[in-house]
Parts: sequence; C-alpha cells; structure tokens
Amino acid sequence: MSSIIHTLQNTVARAVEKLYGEATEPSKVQVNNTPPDFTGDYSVVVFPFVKIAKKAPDATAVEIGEYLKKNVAEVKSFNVVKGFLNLEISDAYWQQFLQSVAADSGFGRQPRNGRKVMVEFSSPNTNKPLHLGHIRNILLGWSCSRILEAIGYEVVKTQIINDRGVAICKSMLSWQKWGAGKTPENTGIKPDHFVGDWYVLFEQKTKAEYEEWQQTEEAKRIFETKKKPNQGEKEFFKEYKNKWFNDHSTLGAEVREMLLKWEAHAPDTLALWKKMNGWVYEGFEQTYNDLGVSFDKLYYESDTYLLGKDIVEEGLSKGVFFKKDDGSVWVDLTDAGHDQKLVLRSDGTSVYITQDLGTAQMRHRELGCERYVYVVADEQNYHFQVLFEILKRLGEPYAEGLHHLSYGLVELPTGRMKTREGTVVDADDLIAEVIRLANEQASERGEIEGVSPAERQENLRRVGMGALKFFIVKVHPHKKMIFNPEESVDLQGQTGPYIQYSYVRINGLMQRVEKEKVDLSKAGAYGDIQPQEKELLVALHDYPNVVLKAAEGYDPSLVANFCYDLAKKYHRFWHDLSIFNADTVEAKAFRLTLSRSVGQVLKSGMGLLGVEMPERM
RNA sequence: GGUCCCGUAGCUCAACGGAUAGAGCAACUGCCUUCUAAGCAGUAGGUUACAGGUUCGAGCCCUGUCGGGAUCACCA
Repeated sequence: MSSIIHTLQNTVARAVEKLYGEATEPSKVQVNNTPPDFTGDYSVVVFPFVKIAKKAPDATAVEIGEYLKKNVAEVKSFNVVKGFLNLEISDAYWQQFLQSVAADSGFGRQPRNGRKVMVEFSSPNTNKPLHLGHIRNILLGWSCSRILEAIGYEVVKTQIINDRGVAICKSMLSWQKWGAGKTPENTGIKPDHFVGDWYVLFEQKTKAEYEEWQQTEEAKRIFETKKKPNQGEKEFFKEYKNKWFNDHSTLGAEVREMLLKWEAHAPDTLALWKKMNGWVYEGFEQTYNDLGVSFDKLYYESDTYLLGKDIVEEGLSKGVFFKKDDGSVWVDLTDAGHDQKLVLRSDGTSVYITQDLGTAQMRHRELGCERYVYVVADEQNYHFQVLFEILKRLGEPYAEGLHHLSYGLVELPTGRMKTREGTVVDADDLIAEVIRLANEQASERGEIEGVSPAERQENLRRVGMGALKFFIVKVHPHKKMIFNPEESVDLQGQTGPYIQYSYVRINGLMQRVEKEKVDLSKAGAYGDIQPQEKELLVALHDYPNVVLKAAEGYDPSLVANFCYDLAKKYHRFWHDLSIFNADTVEAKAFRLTLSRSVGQVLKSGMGLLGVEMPERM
C-alpha cells in the first residue's frame, strides 16, 4: 500500500493548482507529524502557498483542508491552528496499515535495485590489537552496510589490512630479538595481543636507547648546535626523536634493514612476517566474531602498496598531472580550493595517495560497483577530498559515487586516548567488560525461570553487546564522541537494553499467543484506537522513511534514535493499556497484532545497527 | 595563517527551515496482589557560544566574532 504521506502531498499539490492556479512539486509539500498537544496525526505546512493564494494562512489552510477532506477518503477531519493544517486520519487507514505491516516481515526494506556498493571499514594495522576507535569505525561500517542493503543495494564489505611497513617490522624485530621461543600458544596470550606486546616492548627499548644516547658527547654536541634559541634539552630531544631514530639509533637501523629485506622478499623475513601476521589475523578474527561482523573481500596493503604508477602515466598523458624539473609528478588543485599535491616522488616511488588512486581503480575493475564508501576517521578529510577530486579529473566512471564516511574521534572523559599513557581502551577488554556487567546486573535481579544456562549466557551476551553498540552508534558520525565506560554499560534509560527489554516484553506476549493459540483475526474489528496505540502506528509508519534517510545521509544514528523512540512509546503503551487482559477480544487481538509489529520493526531496526535481540532478560 | 568539522539542560545526546527546543543520566517525588519495575508518571534544570542578516517562521541557512578539534609532508 502506498504511504498516506504521498497521497497527502499529491493531493495538496493538486489542491493548490486547482484552487490557486499554480503548479507545485508534490515532494516539496511538507507533511509533518502533529505535535502531541494538537489534535491530528499529520500536519500540512501551508505557509509556502499563502503567497500564491493571496489569502491569510488560516483561510488558505481551511481551503486546502476542505479539499483534502473531500478528495482523500483517509482524511477523517481537519483543524487549523495558527496556519497549521492538522489532519486526522481515519481508523480504517490505520487498521489497514497495521494488517499490511503484520503480513510483511520485510517491512521497511526495499526490493533489490540491482545496484552495487562497496563499503570499506576497519582497515587495521597488524602490529597491535583493535581498540575503541576501531569499534566505532567497525560499527559504522557494518550498520551502513546493513542499511544500504535494506534499501536495495548489493553490498560488498571490505577492509584493507595494513600488513606491511615499519610498524609490523618493529614487532617482528622485537620478537626475533627478545622472544626466546615464546608463542601465543605457549604463553596463552591472545595472538594479536601477543604481537602487540612485542611492539610495545620495542618502543620501550627504543626509548631506553634514546635516553642513553642523550648522555653521549655526540648528543650534547647536536643539542648545542641545533637547538632553537631558549630551547631546553628536554624539549629539543622530544622534537629530535624521529631524526635520531633514522640517523643514530641501532634499533632504528635494524628495523630499516628488516624493511629492506622484506621489500627484497628475503625468505626468512617473509616467513617471520607471515607467521606474525597470521597470529594477528587469528586474534582479529575472534574480535570480529565477538562484534558480529564479517567481510566479503579482503585487501592487503602488501598487495596494493605498489599500485598507482600507471595511473600517474595516465594522468600525465591526460594533462591532469604535470611534471616538475626534478621529475616529481604533481596535480594542481588550486582551482578547487586545494593545494598542489604530489602524486609521485622525484625518485619515482609512490606516496600514500598514489596507492589509493591505484587501489580505487583496481577495485573498480574487480567489483564494478556504482558507489564506494570509505569509513575513515575525520583526520583524513583532506586526503579524501583530494583523492576524490583527482579521480573525478581522471574521468573515472565511478567518481560521482565516491563517499568518505567521516567520523569523529572517540575520547574518554579524561581526554584523548594516548598510547604512551596507556589510556587506549582495548576492544577485547571492553567487550569482556560489558558482558561481565550484564551478568552482574542480571544476577542482582535474580533468575528467570525456564532458561538454560547456555541460553542465559547468550541472552546476556546480547544485552552487554547491545549496550555497547547502541551507546556508540546513537551518536551522529560527524561528532566526536565522549565515551564514558560507565555509562556505556548502563542498562537503563536511553540504551540498547531499554530497547531490547521492550522487545522481550513483546516476545513474552507472543509466546503466550502461541501457547494459548490466541485468535488474532478480530483485530480489524477494533474500533476505538487509543492515543498510545496511535503514536505507535504513526512511528511504525515512519520506519521505511527513516531507513531511507539513514542511507542517504550515511547516518545510522537516525535508526538508533528511531528505535529508542519506538521502544519508549511501546513501554508507555504497555504501562497504560491492558494487552492480554484487554476488555474485548477485538482490543486484545489488535493490541497483540500491534505488539507483534512493533517487535518485528524493533528487531529489524536494531539489526541494521548490528544489535541482536535477546529472547528473555 | 588557509581550509574543514564541532559548540543545545550540570553531564551524554536528539530535534526533513515549522507550532511551547526534546530524551536519558545525575537530584528529588510517586507507582509492583494484575501481561517481566532493565518499566511508567511527575518536579526541577535553556538567552541553543556571541553579534548581525535572510523570511511568514532560524538551534538549523548567510556574514563576522569567540571557544574546541582536525588538517595543510617527496609520512602512512
């Protein structure tokens, strides 16, 4: 059935044309939910037509209202307040709507549109385990994928694994030097953490070496000759660290040597690299599993980091790029408000963006998508502006379909997470903690009858993860978010478990319906729809539109807030009205059907966010 | 300095350019003999950073100012 909103928009447009002789675009007609304090279900904003009508707002509203009442069967009545045209929709429409939702398990989803979109997210480095920042990235990528799927796209979920470079070499070298035969197996440490620990040790050893070096005559001489005026020793050496690591450090030299050996495909280095990355993937796999996410296609930086050289040639021949005297290749984006950007070094080697250009082209050849979404933190906004602009100028066919889903940093109440200060929140620790807290709080509430320990554990896992995921995904991506660990595991108020609880209530009802074989066929004969019922119907009615908007804006928080709002309305409904013990069989059937539809939409909506519903809690 | 993002209740967040800016947390008050109280209802809390402008109407759009962040490498 087609939405009443469209009917109203079309009819208002026709009314305006007929009454005032000017054509209006139906999609421009604003139809809003009527605020609670007024009578009506939907309100038409008539101000835009006042000029055309050459009449006062109220008079215009009345005229349009009368036209609607006469021409739209579903419009039961209307009233006009301060130029707002409030419409009451007939119960028959809502009845029919409810039946259609109850009969459609895919309500809110669009049919396949035959189009394909790639979503890239997570994209970790392989030298350390995943942390809270990755979790936001992963949840955004995952829910965006689900939402795009829901509006009809075929979605290819990918990640590019940054499996090469200095960082992983540090872990490799560290384990090689000091590992003494230790493995994840014989230490019992989760393999990605195991590798990360060696990285940390390497950084510690480097720091020690640096501090020792600072006492040497050479260091003192460098300080005296290179320091800025009034610069203290401490400050100077802080700034000098990178330079020192490249020019003086023995550990630095060893890492560079290892990187060179890797690039030369030295067999022992490659074997070590594969072994350690293998451990990391094993660990990641478990974390992804815990988060309930998966990928369709993996890319490895070790395969892609040399790509993009041919695109430089192409850009030069197309005149998009130009060569400087020293042989370096650039693109001039000053007319687009950006700077000149290097795309190939003077020694002919590529830079970061070269690789991304090549990867974009390669992936398009492989996947042939219409759109490509990159989920990457907002510190790379400029990079993606430049990347997309270049691809556009190169005339890539998918250039218009590129999108950077940029998201803000996750901060703790105490400020930014700092590796050096050990304030980075580890993903696995966090997951374990939320599940532990769900268990703890459930124990305080006591046992639920008839639930096996295994079921109980699974339900509590869903509750804990629901709390964590909802807490993160309810915030608009662009905003940096403050992650308060204590609040993230709250199970009351505006939280995942609050929504899950409304689902569990419904689930309990449905089990009774099943057991008692309740006849729901009389639902349609229920005549007197209550406000608590109406607000649920109106909310359900909006669901498909919310999913659509979330997809258009790459914004899962819209779905999260919708689910919360729906759950809130359901709790109110539950509290105010008797469902199973309703006065009449019609009311009982109607309310149960309504409950079932709400449960179905809650499960669907939360599913788009990657949150699973417990059966009992 | 240039560019971009953010600024809403004490705190965390909402609000297709629409009516009296809403929730949750924290505080206080009620509601379990009835379908699960992880719930419901109430009290209190606001010059939407500031100043102009656009219009029937601005938290939202424009200009400027102030605060916070990011970014502007022959790093990734």
